[in-house]
Amino acid sequence: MTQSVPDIVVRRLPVYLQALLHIAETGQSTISSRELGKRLGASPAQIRKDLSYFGEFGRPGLGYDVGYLIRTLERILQLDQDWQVIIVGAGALGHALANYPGFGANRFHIVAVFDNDPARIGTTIGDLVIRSVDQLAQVACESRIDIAILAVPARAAQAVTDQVIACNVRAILNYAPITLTTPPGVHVTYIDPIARLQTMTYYL
Amino acid sequence: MTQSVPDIVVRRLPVYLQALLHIAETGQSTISSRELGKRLGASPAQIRKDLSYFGEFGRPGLGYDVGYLIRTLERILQLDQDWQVIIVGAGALGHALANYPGFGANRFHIVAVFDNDPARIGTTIGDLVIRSVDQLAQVACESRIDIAILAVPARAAQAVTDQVIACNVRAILNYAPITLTTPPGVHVTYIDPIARLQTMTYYL
DNA sequence: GTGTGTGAAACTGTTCACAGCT
DNA sequence: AGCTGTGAACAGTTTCACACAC
Repeated sequence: MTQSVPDIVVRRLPVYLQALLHIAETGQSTISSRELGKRLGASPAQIRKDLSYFGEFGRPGLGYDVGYLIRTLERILQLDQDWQVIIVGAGALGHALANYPGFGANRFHIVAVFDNDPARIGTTIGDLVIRSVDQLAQVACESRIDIAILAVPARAAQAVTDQVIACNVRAILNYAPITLTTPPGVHVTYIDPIARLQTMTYYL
Repeated sequence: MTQSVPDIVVRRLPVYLQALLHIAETGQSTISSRELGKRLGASPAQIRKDLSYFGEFGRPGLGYDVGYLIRTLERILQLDQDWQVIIVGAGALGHALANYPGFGANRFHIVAVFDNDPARIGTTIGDLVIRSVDQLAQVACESRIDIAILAVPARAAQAVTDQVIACNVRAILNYAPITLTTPPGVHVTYIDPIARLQTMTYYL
């Protein structure tokens, strides 16, 4: 049953979940691996195999119950609990992220935003007051922060990383175009549109 | 030599390039696969193998010439030419993208921004006037557009995709949290921070 | 009939280890 | 000595194909 799930499988589960939520909105209550795969551009076998790492959730002859599979995926991914998130960097990207309703809709709560620009410190984004990065250690260490989102320039990213790790943050979503050095046990995910475009140009 | 390069190798090349540009700034003129790998958290063998798909660029006993490798990677990825990019969706994310200097710094030129909100149409972002999506077909089909960046809500993403594909756009960077259906030959890359966070929570 | 779950097979990607070059 | 380039070995991932369940 559950034994060393490949990371690539875990990365696909949120995509399955997203599609299932759309399907649930249409009122469809059951879906086969073939139908879900067609929608996602994946093979039916891959979907069945991926899910089989976690248990048996389907009904032969019928497929998967959409609602049950949604709840199951949410439980597997630990999305049935709240997560505390901070954003470091309140430029255009930091603002867009802080205003993005998708986080709150998925139980990711932005609890603080930091910047080092005196002109921005003290201003607000919605309910949030932008704080000085000098306060990062105090604020973040005192409350349990699960995830840090880095929306700072590349030159500042490693220093911020070291600070949030010192505050026991073990997951970082990094928008700065630089590879971070982190100790084992810290999960870093990179989002870099330039790198993505540079991959696509290879094929054009 | 060059024969069916794995996609995953192509995805790593921009990361190598990014690191090499930082290294070049420090004045270092030569780097070994071991040193580059350490910086990126990759094995030396992987870097040598990846590069070997495209030719022989290193000097045994010395390593790689930083400047030469930069120019080589830029040529491989076709980054030695300009690319025309449009942004569809001028909300907070669309604004942040349109203002991001990283595109222009890498020869990706934002040539038009579209939205369907009358309150936004006609307003400007820097030099760019936000146009109606109704004009997308005219504007985009008349000039050669290489890449479309989608910063629209999920419910609008497929319709926009169909439109830009009709205008011969063959590369799409999609920020909407939905899997797009596209004909063969169209390259779609997804950026979805929620999906990334949902993967990290699995491990926390 | 349809459709899941899964071992086996096929395929893809990574690491090893060493010949050969500087 | 140090380091690349690469076939071979190894590890990981996907697909196949079929027993079994509805």
